[in-house]
Amino acid sequence: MAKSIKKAVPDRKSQILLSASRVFAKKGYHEASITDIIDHAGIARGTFYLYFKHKRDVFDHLLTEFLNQLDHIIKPVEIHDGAPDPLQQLKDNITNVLTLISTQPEVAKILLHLSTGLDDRSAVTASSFYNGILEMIENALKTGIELGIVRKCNTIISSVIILGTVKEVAGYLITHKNPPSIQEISNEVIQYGMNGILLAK
Amino acid sequence: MAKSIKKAVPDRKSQILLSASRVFAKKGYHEASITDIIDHAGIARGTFYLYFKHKRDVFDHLLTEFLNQLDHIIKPVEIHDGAPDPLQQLKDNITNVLTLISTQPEVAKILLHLSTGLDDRSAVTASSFYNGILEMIENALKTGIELGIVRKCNTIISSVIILGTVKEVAGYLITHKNPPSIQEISNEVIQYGMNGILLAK
Amino acid sequence: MAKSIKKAVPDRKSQILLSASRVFAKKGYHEASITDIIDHAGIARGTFYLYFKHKRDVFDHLLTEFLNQLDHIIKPVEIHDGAPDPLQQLKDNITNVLTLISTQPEVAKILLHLSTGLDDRSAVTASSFYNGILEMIENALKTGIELGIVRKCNTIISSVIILGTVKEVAGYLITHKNPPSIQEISNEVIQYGMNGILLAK
Amino acid sequence: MAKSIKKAVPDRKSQILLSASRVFAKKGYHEASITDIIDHAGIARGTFYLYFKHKRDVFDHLLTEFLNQLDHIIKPVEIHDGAPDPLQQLKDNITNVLTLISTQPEVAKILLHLSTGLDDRSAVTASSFYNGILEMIENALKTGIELGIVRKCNTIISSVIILGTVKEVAGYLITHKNPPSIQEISNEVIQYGMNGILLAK
DNA sequence: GATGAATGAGCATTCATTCAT
DNA sequence: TATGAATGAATGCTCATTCAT
Repeated sequence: MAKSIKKAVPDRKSQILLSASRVFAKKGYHEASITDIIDHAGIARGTFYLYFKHKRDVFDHLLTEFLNQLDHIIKPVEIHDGAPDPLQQLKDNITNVLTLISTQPEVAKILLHLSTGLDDRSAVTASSFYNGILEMIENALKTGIELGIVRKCNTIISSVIILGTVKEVAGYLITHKNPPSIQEISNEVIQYGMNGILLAK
Repeated sequence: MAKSIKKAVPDRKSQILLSASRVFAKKGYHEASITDIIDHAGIARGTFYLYFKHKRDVFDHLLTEFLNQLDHIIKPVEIHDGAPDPLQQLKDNITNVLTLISTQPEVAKILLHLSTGLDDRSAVTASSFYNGILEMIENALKTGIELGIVRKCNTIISSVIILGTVKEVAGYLITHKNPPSIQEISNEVIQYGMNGILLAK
Repeated sequence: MAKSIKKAVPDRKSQILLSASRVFAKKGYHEASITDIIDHAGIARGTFYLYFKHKRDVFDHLLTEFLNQLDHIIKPVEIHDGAPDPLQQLKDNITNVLTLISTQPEVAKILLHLSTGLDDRSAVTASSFYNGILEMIENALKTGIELGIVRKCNTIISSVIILGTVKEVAGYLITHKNPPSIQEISNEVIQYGMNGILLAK
Repeated sequence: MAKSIKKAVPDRKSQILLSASRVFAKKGYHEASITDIIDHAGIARGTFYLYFKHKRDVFDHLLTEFLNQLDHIIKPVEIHDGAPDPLQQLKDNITNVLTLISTQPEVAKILLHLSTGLDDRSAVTASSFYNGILEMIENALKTGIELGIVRKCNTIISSVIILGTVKEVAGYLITHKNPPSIQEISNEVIQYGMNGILLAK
């Protein structure tokens, strides 16, 4: 079983990406300097540029990689015969997303901090990602309404509410020392989605 | 009644603050340069530093001013005898917040884009504001539960959900060209809070 | 009569241009650093960029300004009735060019060092200048042949010879400590043009 | 008789020199990067430094090698009894130089582009070469004057003129697509040297 | 107060050179 | 020999901040 272990990080590129995610998560894109990143990675200045063309390049790498993972993990709710309980599918999505996020809190932080609506290339990337999610949610809601499992509602606003719910809950999960368990959080989100919180008049 | 209106903007300081809010909202804090701000305000470089010590200074000004307004507008739900319907108080809060936000979309954008969790003075300011809000919501939930008007729930997570709901909905309101009316949005948020969206058993 | 004199240099821009010409003449474009220039000018780094957009910018400024001066000083030989002796016109041109060059030896050096034929913006600028000169000379030669005052010859090659003659003589003038007088040089060039140097068999 | 030809290029060192000459001729010394050269040569980065100490090293190699060739090819005009016609010797020199130049246009370009007068080691090398040539020409002129085959003239300036003539004509030869033949050029240069071009008295 | 020329610390990026394999 | 990943000094340029007028 040889001289394997060596480092937790497999190669230089990953090493830089890891360091960059830490630094970006701590200081934000603009306040993070190349010096910060290479110091954290313990490499020379030139080495950084051996693997990435620009500062922006690492950032985009980090972002798109994470967005791709999210994309793969989020499954549109299926309703055909024999499909699992839609509620469970929903809950699975939430759990999976929160799990992925808690695995890579730094990159998640970067994504959540991205200012949608700014004149900024990365912001646009994130924005279009969120729009895609919104669309997916809205479609699910529409289908749900047709099938009678979702109450009639303004599907746009409701999608926004759901997105906000998950984003904030995710942010809470990664910025707090001892957050509730992902199970607990998912349950609560689902509960909220099923019953709201108000016990009605 | 004095020398009256003169300008839409009362004084230099406000003039700069206004310009800064526009510029920050468009480009974000880091991408916005002093040059951008003074060009927009039509003043000289030195004049800017006559009214603000740093670039950060204007930003903080903008932020705390807005946070104060929000603080004043958000009223803890009162439940004593003769108090208005709690549901209505809740709805009023939401409506008022959204209205304030839509009145000052630029500063609102700045606040919403603030990256909670960064090593950043303004971020900390915003963070503590949000924490205050969270606390307020949590207390309301607890009281509500005692009074039997709120379903038993994890009050922390639920507070986070509610905060996320309002933040995302606010973000949607100020970044879209033809958003739904504030009434409509508030209603939907309340509906969601009362019934959730899922009809499931 | 007042605090006039102050500096030999009228304004900042000229001051920078002067320093730049010295530095470029000494080290060449690439070896000259912004630091060299601002040190020579005794100004701060930022000040340089207040007056010029790029390093290249100063260089181009220097070059085109000088080329313009040359352009104005070189007069096509006129042959109509009542025009001065063509030979004298020719001599005047040479004298004027050499005089201008000796007045601004640094910029002249820059121009003469420019590598015509390189993939380089400034080189192209200089190249097209020289081509213009070549054309002018060739036209003069053709007219001269028609009028019988120039011996039949390959006008292209002869133009190149004349250009080379003046360039080399100019280079000699500015790189030597105690060069012959401009008068002497011009005379010799004219003599060479009239009789060559060989006394033929 | 051995393993013979193999490649057009005999060994690694020549291979690098060839590539370097191409690259330097196209981009100039400073704009040419080691990367350009090794890419062109199809070798690894480290290999380059196996054969040359510095970037400058290749350049100097190229330069001195070419200067040596020129040195060997240019023969001082001999005037002793039984020596060939001096005019023919002169013409042979010019023809030979132009031929050598047209054989190795890249290196020739490099030499011609060298900025005599710069704080630059190669420039100094070239400069001293040109000075040697100038001296040789001047001596020839002096002897010629003594022998009555050269008109009395300022031998320094005339040498400079002759050098400029050949340099410019050489530059023309290698930078133009369809230049006149070397014969034609040589003839014209000689004609110019014998008669000038002006017919006037 | 108001101005805008001047400042210089700070940053991203390049590239010749080295060296372990 | 040959390789190419790694290095880090050097450079051009930006921009928040100052200050003499």
